[in-house]
Amino acid sequence: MAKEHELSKHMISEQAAASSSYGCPHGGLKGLLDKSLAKIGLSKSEQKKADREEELVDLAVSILNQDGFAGMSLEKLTAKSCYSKGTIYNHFSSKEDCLSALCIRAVSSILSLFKRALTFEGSSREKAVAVHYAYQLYARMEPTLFMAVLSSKAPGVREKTSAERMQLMDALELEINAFSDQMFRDAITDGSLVLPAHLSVEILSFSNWAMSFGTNALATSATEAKAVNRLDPNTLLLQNISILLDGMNWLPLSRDWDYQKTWLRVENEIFADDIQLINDI
Amino acid sequence: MAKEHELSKHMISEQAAASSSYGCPHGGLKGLLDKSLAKIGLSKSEQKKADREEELVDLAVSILNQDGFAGMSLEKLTAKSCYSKGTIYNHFSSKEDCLSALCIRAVSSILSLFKRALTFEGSSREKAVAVHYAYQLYARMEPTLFMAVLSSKAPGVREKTSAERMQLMDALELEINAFSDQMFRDAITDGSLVLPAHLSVEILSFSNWAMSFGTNALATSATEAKAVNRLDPNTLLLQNISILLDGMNWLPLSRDWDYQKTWLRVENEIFADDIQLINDI
DNA sequence: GATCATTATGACGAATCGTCAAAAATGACG
DNA sequence: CGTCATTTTTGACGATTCGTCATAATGATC
Repeated sequence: MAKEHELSKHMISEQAAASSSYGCPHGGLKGLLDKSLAKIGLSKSEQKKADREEELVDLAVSILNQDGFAGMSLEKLTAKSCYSKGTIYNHFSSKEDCLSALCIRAVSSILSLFKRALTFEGSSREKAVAVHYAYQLYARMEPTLFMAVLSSKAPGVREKTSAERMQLMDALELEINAFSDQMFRDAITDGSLVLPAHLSVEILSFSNWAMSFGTNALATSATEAKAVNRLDPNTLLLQNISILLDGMNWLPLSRDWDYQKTWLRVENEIFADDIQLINDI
Repeated sequence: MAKEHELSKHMISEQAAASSSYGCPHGGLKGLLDKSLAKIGLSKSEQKKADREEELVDLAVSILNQDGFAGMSLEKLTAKSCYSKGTIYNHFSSKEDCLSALCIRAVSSILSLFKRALTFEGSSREKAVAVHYAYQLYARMEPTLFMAVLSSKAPGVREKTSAERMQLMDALELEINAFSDQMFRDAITDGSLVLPAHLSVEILSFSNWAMSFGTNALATSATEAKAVNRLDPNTLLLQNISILLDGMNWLPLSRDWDYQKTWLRVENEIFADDIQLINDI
C-alpha cells in the first residue's frame, strides 16, 4: 500500500541527508557551499538566517515524509536539527507557521516545474498538457508536500501563520494564477481558443486548475479498493483534462490530435531525468 | 473573513446543543427520544452504544467547527461529553479514528443529499446538475466536515483507524461511486450521452467527480486575495461542470439549454429549506 | 443475593506545545 | 585588546494532549 509515499520517502531522506550539515551553531564550514540562491540585498546575518531556514525546511520535509502530517512536530525538528527549541521558534512562530513554510516550498517547486513545462515545443494546447504533466509529476514525486499545500489553507493554519509568510504565500499564488491565465491568453491570441459566450479567461483558467487539482488530489489520497484504482493513474489526468479542454473547444480537439503522444513526448523531452529518478527506486 | 466558517459554526453549535443530552451515564431520559435511526437487529447494549456514538460524533463535529481541525482533541471531547476518557477511547481508538467517524458522517450526509437531488424532475443532465448542486451545498453548509473527508484519507489517519470503521468507509465510498456511475449509465440509456471513443463510464464518472471535488475544495479553502475570489462562488461549480459535460457531449449542451435556470430550480424546488437555513443566520 | 462479565473511571507517564529569563555570542567603539 | 550594548541561543518550565491500565461500578444470570 501507498507505494508512492514509500518512494518519495526515500527520495526525501536522501535529499535531506545531502543537505543536513550546512552550518550548525558555530560549525566551521559556513561559507563553503554558499547556498546557490544567495539573494542580493541581504545583510550577512539576514543571509545566514535565510540559509538556516532553508536547512530547517529541508529537515521538516523529511520529517513530514517520514512521520506524516500528524507526526510532524517542532519538537522533532528541534531534535533532528542542531539548534535548540528557542532558535527553531525564532524561525517558525508555530507548527502551523512551519507548515506554511513547507507549502511555500511546494508551490515554488511546482511553479518552477511549470516554467520548465512551458518550454515544450508544440501548440498552445500541447503546452497546457505539458503543464498538467508537470503538476501530476510533482504530485507523484511529493505526495505529502502536494497535500500540504491544501492543508496549509485550512483556517486554523492560516490564523497561526506569520504575516510575512502569508504575504509570501499570497504573492506566490498570484504568480501561479498569472501564469495560468497567461496560458489561456496565449491560446486566444494564437487563435486556437475562442472565448465561449459568458465565460472569461479567469473562469477557464480556474476550471482548468480545479480539474487538475481535483484529479491529482483524489489520485494522491486514493487507497486500495477505491474508485481511482479502477483507472490507469498514468493517463487519468490527461483523459480528464482532454474532456475539459474539448469542452472549451481548444483546438486541436482530442479527436483530431493524439495527445497521448504529446504526453509521452513531454515525459521524454522535458522530464526524462525526473522520471528516471522515480523509477530508479 | 471566512464568513462561511462563521456561519456553519453557528449551525453546528445549535445542532450540537439540541442533541447533547441524550443519555449521560445514568441520566434519566434514556429511551425518551429513542434516536430515530434505531437499526434493527441490535441488542439493547449495542443499540445504546450506537446511540452514544452518534451523540459523541455530534459533539466532535461541534468541536471541529469551533476549534478547527488542529484544535480537535479527544481530551476536549471528553470534557464536553459527560463520559470519562476511558469511555471515549472505547468508542474511538484514537483521535484519527474519531476523525474517520466524522468523515463517515459527512459522506453519509452527502449521499443522502445526492439521493434527494436525484428526485429533481428533468433531463438526465439536469439531474446531474442537481447532484452537483447538492455537493456544493454541503461544502457550503459544512466546510470543515467537507475538508475532513479529504484529511481522513491521509495515510497517517488511515493507519490509525479501526478496521471496522475502515470497512464502513470503503463501503460508503463504493456506494457513492456506484451512484455516480449509475447517473452516467442512465444518461447513456436515455440516449442523451454517447460514450466517447476510448472512454469508459468509469472515467467519465471520475472526471465528473474530480471536477466537482476540485472546485469545491478550492472554493472552500479559498481565502482573501485569491484566485477564487475573482469569481462568483455561486455559479462557479455550474460553469465548470458545464464546460466538462459539454466536453463529454452530454445533451442538451449548455449552449442549447439554460442550466442557470436549472440551477435555480434545483435550489428552489429541492433545497429551499437548506438555503433558508444558511441565509437565516 | 452471590458470582462473573462487561463497561466506566480517572490517575498516570510520555510527548508536545509555546514561553521566557538567563547565558552566550556578536560586534561596535575606544 | 577590552568593554559593553545588542542580538541570538539555550533549555527549563507549565500547560495540554495522548493513550494505557489497574481499579471500581454496573448489570446479567442463576
